[in-house]
Amino acid sequence: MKQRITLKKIAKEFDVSISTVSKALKDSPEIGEDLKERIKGYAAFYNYKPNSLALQLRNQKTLVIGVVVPEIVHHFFSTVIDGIEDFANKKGYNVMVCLSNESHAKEVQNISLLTNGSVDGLIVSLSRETMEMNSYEHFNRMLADGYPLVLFDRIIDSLECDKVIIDDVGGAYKAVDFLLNKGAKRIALLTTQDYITVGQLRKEGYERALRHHWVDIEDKIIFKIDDSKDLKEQIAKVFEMENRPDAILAVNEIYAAHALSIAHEKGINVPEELSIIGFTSGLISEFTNPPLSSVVQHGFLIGTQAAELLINRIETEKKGDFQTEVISPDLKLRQSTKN
Amino acid sequence: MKQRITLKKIAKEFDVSISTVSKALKDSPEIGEDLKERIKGYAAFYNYKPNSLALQLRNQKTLVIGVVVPEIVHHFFSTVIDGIEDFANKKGYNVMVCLSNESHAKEVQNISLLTNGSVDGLIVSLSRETMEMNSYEHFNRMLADGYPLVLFDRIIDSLECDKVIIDDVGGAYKAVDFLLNKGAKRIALLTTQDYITVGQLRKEGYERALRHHWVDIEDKIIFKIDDSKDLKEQIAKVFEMENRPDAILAVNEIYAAHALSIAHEKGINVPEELSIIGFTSGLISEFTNPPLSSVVQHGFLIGTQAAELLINRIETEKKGDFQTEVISPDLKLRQSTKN
DNA sequence: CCAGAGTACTACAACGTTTTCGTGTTCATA
DNA sequence: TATGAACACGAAAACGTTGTAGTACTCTGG
Repeated sequence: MKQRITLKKIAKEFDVSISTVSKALKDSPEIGEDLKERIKGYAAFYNYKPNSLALQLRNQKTLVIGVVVPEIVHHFFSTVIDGIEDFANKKGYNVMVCLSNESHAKEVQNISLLTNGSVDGLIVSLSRETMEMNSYEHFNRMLADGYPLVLFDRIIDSLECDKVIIDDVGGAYKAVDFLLNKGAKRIALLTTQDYITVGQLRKEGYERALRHHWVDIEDKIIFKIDDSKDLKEQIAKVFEMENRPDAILAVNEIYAAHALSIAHEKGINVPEELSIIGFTSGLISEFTNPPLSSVVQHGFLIGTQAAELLINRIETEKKGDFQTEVISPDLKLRQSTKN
Repeated sequence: MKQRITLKKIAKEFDVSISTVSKALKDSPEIGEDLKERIKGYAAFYNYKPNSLALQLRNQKTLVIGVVVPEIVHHFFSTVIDGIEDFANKKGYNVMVCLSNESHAKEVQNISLLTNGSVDGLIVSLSRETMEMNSYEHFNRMLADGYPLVLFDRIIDSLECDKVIIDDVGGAYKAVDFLLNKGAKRIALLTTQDYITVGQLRKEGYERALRHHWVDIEDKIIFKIDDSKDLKEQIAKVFEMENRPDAILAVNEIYAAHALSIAHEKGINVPEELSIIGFTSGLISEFTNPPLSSVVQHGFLIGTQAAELLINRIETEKKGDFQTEVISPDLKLRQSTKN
């Protein structure tokens, strides 16, 4: 790296002190008009910019917020990041993105790295492994260090920090309620393994809606998909049972799309013989045939809310009195349901 | 922010000098064994971590690489970022992501912000507006400042820096060549406006393949889609012409998916009556019905290559002799073509 | 003619770290 | 009893910036 121009160099050039240059560039009245103009001209010519690191060190703030997410090649997470970036930028902050790749070790490392002074606060969605292991020491450490933290989507209740979550229970409830109202009798649920909270919550909403309609909850039509195994094979089981369900709620878009594609292969008509609703996180639902009705999650909003909560904490330095923002998902009806 | 623990505070605690503490923590032989142990214990207890900013300032390097992309909610770009992050992390670097949102002003601002000392180098894909305006002063400035730059995908040839591009010409050629070999007679092209280089290059490959097969190039079946207007309406024109094309090459997944969905609405059989190939950037192609054959772009690889080129520049401080890595896309055959 | 006020600048500390170059002991050796 | 290692630690500069607290001047008014 070619040495960038600094106050010191400008000072030497004009044979004045560093403070003089600093003040001249800030248009301080303490400095003579002509000297000021000459210094400014010189600085502009050499494209002088105050070194950000020096400022960060001096001001004890970086105007950077760290984001740690399980993955980025994922419509939901990238949408959230988009929202974070948008709000942060408007407030003069930059965003540093780190990926845990669903690994606990990587998450710990990322958080440790970011809380070494390079960010003012963190926005995190937990990795799968972390939730599986139930191991949150790294968060306690950063909180003890005084770093503000905002958790979103995949959160852990016991942590004392602001949170932004989707009303997953409500979203699933809405979907199931809708299906039942449209005449569905037997609704299968494609959900995740137990340790994924969002899966649990959506299951909760599913069950709540069933109870509300006095429909029995049947464990055998609740499928807990294991993401590490073959998805299609597991989902196909829904279609192989006697007394096949007439509707499916899938806790994500991929499961829903697979279900749709299997239905298609088996010549089952959607939505006439089978209704499908997924939780949307991407573009897939729009382009399947028929397009999938789904519960939309407002990722961008989640991002802006998380950023707002974090930046508030950073700027007010307020401790305690933590909030949990709940974003309500909406039902987007397309053609995989009888509307 | 609660004041974090620093060398100075530890020094005061043990009534020794700052240097002593620093050396003790680095296990220097200069320091007595027992003092070393006591200092280390104290530091560990208080979760001491060297302040990154101070180190960055002292060492004149940040171990951060800046990434500026037009958008992040986009499978291709997020995949590239994933690749960048992966490689960078292995080399001990962190990644700062900024979005231009296709705006020239935002791109200029981002680059100016990042080149104030907070990163060691930049990886950029140009915003649409920048390409439209042909305005690259901001890059000249950062290059003059000595910042290494790697451009990917949406590049500009005249800039003196490393580049990573997809062989778009080759990809389009492969696709068209394949279609022609499978018996297609009249292949429409759904491409972008002229100022998008990738659109131009893919068109070039399209035309080259046609010429190679002695097929006439017809301007009226080359559709330059305007992303700011209604896509479906524009794409529907392909189906409204007399002597409808029997194959379509779309320069991205969305155009292809729209074409497929319109074909479906019109009762046109894919692939029997119409073959479609898109350039893939996402998951859509997998879940359409039928799944779309497409030219896959290896975004992850592009990311790792870009990161590798950049980190090499950073660490060797070599100027000049710039490389352009060309990544060859592959044809992924699914069911929208006669295979 | 001198106090006081302005003018135009400089010195220095501070942010947190590393590293080079001391410096003052102690201890063994000639 | 000097000499000089060996040991254990400290002082200070450097990275680049800002802001406070000076410090020389000059000018003005009584």
